[in-house]
Amino acid sequence: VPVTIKEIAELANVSRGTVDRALHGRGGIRPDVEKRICTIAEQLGYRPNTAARALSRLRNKLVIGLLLPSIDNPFFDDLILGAQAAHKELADHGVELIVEQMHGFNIQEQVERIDRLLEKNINALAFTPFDDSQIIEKINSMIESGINVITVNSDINDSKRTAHVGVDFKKSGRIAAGVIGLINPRANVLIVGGSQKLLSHRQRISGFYEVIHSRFPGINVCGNVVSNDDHFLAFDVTRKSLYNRPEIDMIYIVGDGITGVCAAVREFSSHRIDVVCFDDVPHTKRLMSSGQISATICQQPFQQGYTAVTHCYHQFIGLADNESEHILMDNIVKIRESFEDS
Amino acid sequence: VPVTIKEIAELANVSRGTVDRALHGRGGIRPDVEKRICTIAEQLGYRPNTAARALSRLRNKLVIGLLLPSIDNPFFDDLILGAQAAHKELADHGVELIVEQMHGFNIQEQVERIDRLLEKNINALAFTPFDDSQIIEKINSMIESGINVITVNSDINDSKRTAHVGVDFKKSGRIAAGVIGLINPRANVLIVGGSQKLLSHRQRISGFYEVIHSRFPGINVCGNVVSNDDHFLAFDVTRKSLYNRPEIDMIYIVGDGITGVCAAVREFSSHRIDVVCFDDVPHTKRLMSSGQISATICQQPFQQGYTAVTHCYHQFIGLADNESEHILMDNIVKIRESFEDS
DNA sequence: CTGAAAGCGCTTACAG
DNA sequence: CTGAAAGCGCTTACAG
Repeated sequence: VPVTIKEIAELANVSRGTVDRALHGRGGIRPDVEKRICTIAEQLGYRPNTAARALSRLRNKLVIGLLLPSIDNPFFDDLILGAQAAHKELADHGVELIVEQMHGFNIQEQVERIDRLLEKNINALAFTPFDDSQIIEKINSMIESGINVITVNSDINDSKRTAHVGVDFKKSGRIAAGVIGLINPRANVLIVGGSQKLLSHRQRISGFYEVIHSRFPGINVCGNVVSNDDHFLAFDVTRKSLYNRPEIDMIYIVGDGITGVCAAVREFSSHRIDVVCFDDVPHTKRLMSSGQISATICQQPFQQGYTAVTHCYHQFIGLADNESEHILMDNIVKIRESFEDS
Repeated sequence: VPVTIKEIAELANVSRGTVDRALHGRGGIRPDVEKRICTIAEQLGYRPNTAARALSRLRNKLVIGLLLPSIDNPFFDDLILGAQAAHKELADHGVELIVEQMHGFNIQEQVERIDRLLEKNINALAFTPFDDSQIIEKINSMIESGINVITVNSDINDSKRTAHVGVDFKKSGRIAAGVIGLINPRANVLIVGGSQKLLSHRQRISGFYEVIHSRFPGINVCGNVVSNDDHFLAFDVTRKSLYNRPEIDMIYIVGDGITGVCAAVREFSSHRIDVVCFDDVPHTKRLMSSGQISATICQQPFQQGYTAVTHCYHQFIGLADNESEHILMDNIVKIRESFEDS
């Protein structure tokens, strides 16, 4: 039988209000009383009832801000859907969600967007931080003023953000290498990188090399170019590579530019070339179902959005299961048949 | 702003109790009043607050029985863990979970186990039904007496069970074929079937053939044997097949017996043989990390257990999102690197 | 620094 | 057939 605040209050000879104050460190309470109450609660293994708390919290809501560089980036569509799904489930529990979208990577703009969310009185921020000291400072000052901050999809070092929801990008790269090795352990691989500046892209490449070196000595990397996540540039560099190195029979695409790569393969290659890439935005799905992409490694964006919101809520109601601050989704390998109904 | 029972009561000029009775068809209410209330609720888009309902329900619990043929079958371990995780989250909402385990496939025993759960006053049953008319009758009689029944992992036709949580096994087979075709589009495949009696195993094979026929004309099925889900029998039939058909370079394992197949491959084959199978019980994981299995198609048992419990709860509180009665998990392709931390 | 009380929205005996 | 009231467990103004 679960313990309630009422029982603790009786045992400690205080009122329920006082127990609440002690348990949540709301202050304005004699230290010895606080200690006594906490001890009793601990001994009894007190776990606050989430339903009751939610109901009570209906009067002052938890407002979560979600800030994403999602404009013109369909990857985030599913992430937003996931966040909205979580919000829908938690609306009954007094949770509000404000989604703020921006375009691309501009530090100054990101700071401004955060300020805009702060004006709307958010109690928690989930966002995809750009790797810059200004952002770190911003995070820390929010934490100081009692606003919870978690990072989504990308993390940032040395800040006081309380948790990160994302994926292990190095593992993504390792799995990509495993898939490539399975398809052809003697592949001649062209690597089409995205942006050198993105940690996630660098990790996908280092994870790839780890596995290639340790497990697939027959694989030969015969080109390493960069698309800057641009489809036309990707087309161009792929075309040139295919011309210069006709032995290429496998392309590993690390970032965006997938349609460009596939177009170049269609037009300039005479033999079968396997393509392995990341994520499954609509464009990618189409290229999978036409057989132009052999496999894609997905990072469960829907789950990321869903988890970001629910985790903020769990932290808010003090229910975060002491899980590590790194909450990582699995990397999911998908092939053509994964997208087909049977 | 969400509508509450109180507002509906005021608009309908009745008490909150009456609104509750009308909305949940508890009877003992004048039909015209009931209709009036329901109309108002609909117009206002009333959605009951789950937190309040959960809190109130704390006094009379929802007891869910989970019955599985899980003894000596490690596949169900994760499913049970998932169910328990859901139960833990919902304990605060007045949900109780009773797990009843049995060994293998005996219809009479399954009926008895159900009766045992009924004696414990379950309000809902989630179970893996055996395909038999006795079971269908049992299900229907439970539904008649107001006990919700859903099927987990296997479904059963023509019964009144309200939902099925599982996976699309035909799609599993299609994906397996896709993986095999990716590894080697000219493979000489030995199919090691599990049990002919299990619909799931038959579907995995028919899905496989669909894709092989339509997409991989170069693949040659050169053997089709059955393990009866027994490791020793699997060892034996594999050994014989490898002896008779030395060209075999790919094995598709549909059911259990995986360790037997791999042992036979280790001992009796001189060349590389790729193995593709289903699920990731500990034995399978070990064979993956030693490279003896190339890929496995997983059906997310943890999610199945988790979803079974939460779905019973959602149905109980009338929140089941009108989702189809078929709640299917994705088939997840896993390779060696999927199981390694980076 | 602490207590008594109201309130979150829903459900359920208990009267009538 | 219907209403008034108590209760689920937690939080929070309001007094003192």
